[in-house]
Amino acid sequence: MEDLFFDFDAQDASTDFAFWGQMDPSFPQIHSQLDTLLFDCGAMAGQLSPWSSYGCQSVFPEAQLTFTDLDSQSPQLEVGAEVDSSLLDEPHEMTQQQQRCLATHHPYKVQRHAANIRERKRMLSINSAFEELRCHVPTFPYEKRLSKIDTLRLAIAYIALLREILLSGCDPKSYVDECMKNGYKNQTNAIWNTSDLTARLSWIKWD
DNA sequence: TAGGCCATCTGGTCCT
DNA sequence: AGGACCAGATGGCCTA
Repeated sequence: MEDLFFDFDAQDASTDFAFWGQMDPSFPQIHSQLDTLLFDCGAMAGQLSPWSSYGCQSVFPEAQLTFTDLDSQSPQLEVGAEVDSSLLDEPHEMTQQQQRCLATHHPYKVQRHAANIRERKRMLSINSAFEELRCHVPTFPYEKRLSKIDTLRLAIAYIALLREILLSGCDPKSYVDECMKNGYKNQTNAIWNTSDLTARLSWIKWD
């Protein structure tokens, strides 16, 4: 029974089989950029970007604005409307006049902006989950980064195939070989047809 | 240049 | 009431 299991995570670095989380050289940079963008409030001391919480100069160098600059910027913005609510927790970062302006004149906008930040954080957590999922679905070494929808569809097909292998009781490698030769019997997913999947699995060095 | 993908903003709805 | 979740709108970036 034990030999029914094949652990993709156990593939060593020498394998041609690759997972995106392991092969995408830009991922750590992107991730750290996002971290910086969302959480490095210290970088915004006295300055605000049009996207408020985006205080990272390296990403939006042109977007560094003073508080009062916001008044004359994007038509969507009114003064104080895009101020990171976290700043309200740090009175030393803003003048009392600025705080009053926020709290008194635009309570809705402050609330709305706080909601925007929460939403961005929520989307970030979803995206990090997608990155994690990308690490666990089979991809070709030369394949470009999977989109979210493709990641989901491939994961579904992958799970279905693994389930079939388990239920079949066959040796995983021979099962995949059989699928390559004769096509996968359970074509449950028309979009990620599982011959794509088995082709990916065939990249695994089994021995 | 069109289409795909993505991040962000936004308002609505649901839940605690 | 406030936060989480969701879906629509929008605009930017990239690629064929």
